[in-house]
Amino acid sequence: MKNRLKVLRAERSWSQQDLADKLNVSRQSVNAIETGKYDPSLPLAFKIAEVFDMAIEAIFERD
Amino acid sequence: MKNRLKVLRAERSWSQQDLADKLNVSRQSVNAIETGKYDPSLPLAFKIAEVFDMAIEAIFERD
DNA sequence: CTCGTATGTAAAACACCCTTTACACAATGA
DNA sequence: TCATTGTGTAAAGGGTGTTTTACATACGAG
Repeated sequence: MKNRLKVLRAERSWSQQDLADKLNVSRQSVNAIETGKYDPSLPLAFKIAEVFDMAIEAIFERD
Repeated sequence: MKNRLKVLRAERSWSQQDLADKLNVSRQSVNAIETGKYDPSLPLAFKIAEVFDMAIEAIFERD
């Protein structure tokens, strides 16, 4: 899976910590997802979509 | 998370095994997801959405 | 130069996802 | 009756997701 997290976050001028706080996860989790270390769980993906006010499919993409 | 898997599958008259085959997972995984034992991973959620030709948000719902 | 902020990474620990194998039960049909 | 199919469940094991703590690097502000 690929994701546009880094770009979307930059567009909003949020730090990884800012986003982590909004998602209630650790900064390391945000970093790991952005750098492709692993994919978020489905509940976390939903929360990410909520925070960015976008559909999951608009943020994540199958590769 | 709640999901409409059982209903969607029934609408298509697929057995859990049929769906598992389409998803390339075990029948137990399908059963566990349907019975709410756990949520699928994000990649599997994408595949489920693909198999049913629906958006993830139309199948899964935050609770 | 120094301080604070942002980012990447690592290890250990724990919970969750998914597998295989296996058993149980209900319903259906030969 | 007997075999088959569909579903639910369980245990054990491997792999993944997330946490905490910690260290390193880069960069801009002062």
